[in-house]
Amino acid sequence: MESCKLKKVLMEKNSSKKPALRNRDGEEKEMMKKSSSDDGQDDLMDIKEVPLLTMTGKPSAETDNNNFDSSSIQQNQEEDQIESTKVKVGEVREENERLKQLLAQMLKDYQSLRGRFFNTLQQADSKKSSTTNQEIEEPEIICLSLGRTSSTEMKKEEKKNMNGRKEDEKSKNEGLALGLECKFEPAATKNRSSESSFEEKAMEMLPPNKILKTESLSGDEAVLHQAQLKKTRVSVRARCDTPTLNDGCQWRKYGQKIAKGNPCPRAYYRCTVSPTCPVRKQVQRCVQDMSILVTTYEGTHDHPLPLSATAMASTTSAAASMLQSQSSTSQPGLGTSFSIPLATSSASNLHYPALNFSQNLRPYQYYVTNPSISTSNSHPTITLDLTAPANPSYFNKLSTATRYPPACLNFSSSSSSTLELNASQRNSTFGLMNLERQPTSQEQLYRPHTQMIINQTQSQQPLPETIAAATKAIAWNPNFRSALAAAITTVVANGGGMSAQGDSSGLNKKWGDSLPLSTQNGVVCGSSFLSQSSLANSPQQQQQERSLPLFPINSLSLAASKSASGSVDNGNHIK
DNA sequence: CGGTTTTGACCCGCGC
DNA sequence: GCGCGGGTCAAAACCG
Repeated sequence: MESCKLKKVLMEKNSSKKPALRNRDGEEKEMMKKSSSDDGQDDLMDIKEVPLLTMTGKPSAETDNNNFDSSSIQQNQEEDQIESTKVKVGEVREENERLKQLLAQMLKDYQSLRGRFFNTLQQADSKKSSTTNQEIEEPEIICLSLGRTSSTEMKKEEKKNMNGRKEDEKSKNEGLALGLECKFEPAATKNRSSESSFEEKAMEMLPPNKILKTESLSGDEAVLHQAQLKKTRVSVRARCDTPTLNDGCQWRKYGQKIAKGNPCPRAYYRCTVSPTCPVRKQVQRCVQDMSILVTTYEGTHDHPLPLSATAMASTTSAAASMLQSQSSTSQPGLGTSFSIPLATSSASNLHYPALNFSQNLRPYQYYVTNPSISTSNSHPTITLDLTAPANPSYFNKLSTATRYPPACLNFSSSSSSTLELNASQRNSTFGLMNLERQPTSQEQLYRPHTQMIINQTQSQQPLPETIAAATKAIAWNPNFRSALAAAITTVVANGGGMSAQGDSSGLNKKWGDSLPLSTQNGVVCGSSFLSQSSLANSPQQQQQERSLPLFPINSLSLAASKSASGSVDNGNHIK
């Protein structure tokens, strides 16, 4: 904080000029340590004491030992210092006011977005309750839901099932009482693994009391839902030189396999933020282009996500929600697929820009390019492609790369119904989720907390036509809009959450300990608002990126080092 | 020494 | 029933 710096300057002045005040300076430093994690207001309060000390703490002995002239000169100098200090304090005060205004604006925006989102949920709820048909065909309904009945219930389930991880995960599956309103296919009734849908993430971070409850579902329905949810996957294609994408989460590799049709090994990771987290991810190089890394997420985190991880979570959540909503309109048993070109990206050599929080705080953009969705197999998968611009030539490439026919935008079952976008929509940027607005200088400083932080390119600016096209496209697809609202809500909650916990030490706690997240009104918030404190304490954690950054300015650039956040094989297998 | 990675073995679903 | 392939397990190796 700037105020902290100012405080240091003031204290240095005091300590050098007035030895008698050193003890008090020590107290001030202690106070500064304590308040380092507090918000700027507290800092400002501390600063207010500084000039008082300067004025009142002047030792009289100094003037007694000097003649009148030197004493008056020194007095003038000190008065000048006092004046300058007052000016600085005034500036800090003004800055504080600006921050307060910014805070208020962010709160207002957050409340507004949250209100909209919950209205959407309530509408979905009312529509669902108004129909006894299990197959909800209303595409407006975005059925985001929790994967657990509650955290306490989950813990009870876990306690009841301590006989190994399998048992544990099974119990959690059984605890799934909330599901997405979609029916993928009859095969979904299989009681298989424990993964639930990734699109539940958005709801994870919502206030529990606001969560749309689906208790009306019968037990069979719940089982059916969870069986469906666990199969939903979100695949992210991005050019990445590093073994894995740094998505802000902690992953542990548990397996590697050579998949058929791809000489590159597929690495299997599981989330280690929480020991019981069922989330898996698969990482594999694209066979056509080794520079492209395909990361597939599956499951729902059963723990609060660090701010840095919510970006990816929100991205995949929104995308998966779109998949879910589209799947809900399709007939069970019929494979569905559609592909949507999203934001135009000129990125040529991305290093997973989606999570590259640039240090210079450029406008953060949320680009999701060229997603394709396929539910033709047992794992409904949406692919978010961050590797190429949404142009016709790209579609040809994607078509061969994904084996899904993305060349036409259709929400089609494999047998019949087809809904296509027109050419202009197809070639336009569809899902640009650009939360950018022209920032003030202060907003630039704190933008990571206020905006979705997916940056496609380091310097890319959204084209006006891109924004317009995205707006049109979002308007066209209310499902995606709703899903996006969830993502935005999440991000705003994270960024706008007024929690000033700022306990960076929590970052370094092992999983199972409390994460550096705070909850306010049930909303999981990224803590340390306005905090830029360093994050990792131990060198090992720094090196392995175990610390989950509260404030991702210096923490989310892609690490080329072998890290717990995901190294595949360091080139031994990945060429 | 504790946590992570590696890697062969194993399990399970699916198609034939 | 059998084989294939995807996914997971778990012991050993590795690393800080």
